[in-house]
Amino acid sequence: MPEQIMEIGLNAVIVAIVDNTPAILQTAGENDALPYGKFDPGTHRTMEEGLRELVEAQTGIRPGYVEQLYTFGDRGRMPVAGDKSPHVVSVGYLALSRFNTDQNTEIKLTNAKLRAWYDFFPWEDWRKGRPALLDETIIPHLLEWAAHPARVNRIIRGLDPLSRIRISFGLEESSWDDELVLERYEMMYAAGLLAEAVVDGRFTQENSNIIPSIAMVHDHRRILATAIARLRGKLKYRPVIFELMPETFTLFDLQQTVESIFGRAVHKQNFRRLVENAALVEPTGASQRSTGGRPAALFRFRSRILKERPAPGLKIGRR
Amino acid sequence: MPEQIMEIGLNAVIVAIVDNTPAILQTAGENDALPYGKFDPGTHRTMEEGLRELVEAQTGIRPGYVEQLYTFGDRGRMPVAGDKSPHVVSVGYLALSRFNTDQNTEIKLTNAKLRAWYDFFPWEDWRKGRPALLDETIIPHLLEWAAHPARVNRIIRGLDPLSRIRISFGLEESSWDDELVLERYEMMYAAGLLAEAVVDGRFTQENSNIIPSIAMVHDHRRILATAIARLRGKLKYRPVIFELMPETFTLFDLQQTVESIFGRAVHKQNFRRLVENAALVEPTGASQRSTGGRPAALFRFRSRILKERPAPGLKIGRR
DNA sequence: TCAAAAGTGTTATCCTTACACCCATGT
DNA sequence: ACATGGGTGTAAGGATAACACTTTTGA
Repeated sequence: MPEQIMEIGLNAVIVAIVDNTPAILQTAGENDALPYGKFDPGTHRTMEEGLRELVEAQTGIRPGYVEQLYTFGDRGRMPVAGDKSPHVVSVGYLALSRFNTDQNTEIKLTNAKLRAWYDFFPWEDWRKGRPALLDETIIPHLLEWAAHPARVNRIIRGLDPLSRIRISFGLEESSWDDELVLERYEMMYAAGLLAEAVVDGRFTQENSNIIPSIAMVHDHRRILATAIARLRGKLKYRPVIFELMPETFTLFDLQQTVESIFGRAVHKQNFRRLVENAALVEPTGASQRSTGGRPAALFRFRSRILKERPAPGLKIGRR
Repeated sequence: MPEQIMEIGLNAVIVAIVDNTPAILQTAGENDALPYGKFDPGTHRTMEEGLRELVEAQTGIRPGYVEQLYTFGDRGRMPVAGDKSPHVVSVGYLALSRFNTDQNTEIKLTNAKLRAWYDFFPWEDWRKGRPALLDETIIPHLLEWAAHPARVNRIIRGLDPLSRIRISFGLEESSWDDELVLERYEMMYAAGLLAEAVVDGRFTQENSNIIPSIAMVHDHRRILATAIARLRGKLKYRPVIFELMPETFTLFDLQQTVESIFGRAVHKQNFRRLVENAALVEPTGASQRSTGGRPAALFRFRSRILKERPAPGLKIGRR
């Protein structure tokens, strides 16, 4: 049997903060897709280099921080056309871009568009309280699905579906863990609550209960879920948040950016203290006359912290 | 220009505890290498499936826990023969294997050998105190290297070499961070303290100062460093330690396994308490008449914890 | 009897969490 | 005046870290 042709793809989740909500850059066009390109070791010395170039070519954006996420290689992740199509193993990357500059820089989006990431994951945004979607549709459907063992056939290793649902959606003791984005996505996919499950042929229009949210091509929404989870985790021990901030900012700006990523409110007074005595920021001396309120002191990232401590993160508490 | 042929490789870091020290499985033979195989999407539905089969075929071991680490794709990571050799992008995996069974099962190592992981990283084992190697050779050589800016040419993004050394080797305020295994490896590689740097042609025998330790082929030791770092990090929020333990064990056994992975001693009394009131284990009722000492109660992993909490880890303290 | 490991109890300290309250500005 | 966000103080609670001490076995 002849071997299949292999191809290494690169996928980029490029995050920027727009209007106090995280957004991703997408290639312009009909369907929602992540910027994608082939990795050619002839042109690029490293995959990260290839990724950076691809992002700039496709979106006009030069990302600052770039990090490899995961490599997606399952057969059938791109179920197209004839069998002769090459098998694509895709390496997902997370890239952070400073977008919310004060300088009113018109972003030249060569060939890209922006989309708020909670359009794809409305159940992940708890900033205005627990999303009604959860109790109205998602959780009932999940429980109904888990109650029919016949449908639950794909889960081999690990926990039973009901326990998974309980853990990932925080059913008891109200413990919603903001890092379990991927687990929640996968449960919903398995239960046929996402349009991708219909496209993939795992469900039909009839026996699925699609939750309103934007789907993406192939497994791109899965890659996005991985990116959100990784970013939420990373912020707790690395100061990558500043890759998304302008040069100077108020503590409230910073708080709102953090809240937008975690998708939940944090305690104002304690947040300020935690940030300040973590020595992550320093005052610039200037202050900003804000919209309705006392002027706020402006701060900048104290980048020297990187030379001082190995894991300076944002210890954010609840509420 | 014709495109290069691509190939997806799978590399496995298979960890088992042997004689209270973590060891990895290697393919038998002259040089030290990780089990390696090609990923063929025709045969295997997922990469993890391919990895599991490859591990079993090459070592006779069926790993329990398997996790993807990182994908290594830099050009020149396998600098061999003519230019027509295919470019290999390699996906590294971490696999944990229950090896230290009481049942005296003779492990049939089909085609593999075992090697303690601190043979490759002697400076990472602090169980008997701070390794003399560090102050005698490693740190002096690193500082000497960093003092010559002419040699320091490859680091583009990020911190200056001296700060990197200070952070990753915990020079001031005695803060050795046990998770920075990869950072330390990379600093030593960059400074020409590892045999790999000579093989790769970055240094000659003369201007290098090789630190005694076992080298591996290609970038395999780098993959191993990634695995150690990941495992040390993971243990803090996931109970994967039990994938390395026999069915029942004493708390001291558990402590020694934890210590062997972190490469440092932990505080005995507090460790017991932390483990017990994290509800990670339950007594079996039986006890073990130990070697010279009071018999210890035997425990087993309370696997129900997985159904109860999202991130049950080992909160181990210092010392 | 002594060494070695098991196991318990207690306290000081730090960090998180929560609550209360005052300050400065625009409308 | 009052709404809005900026900013400070402090006390309760919980978790960690450190220390002291008793118990049970084998040699």
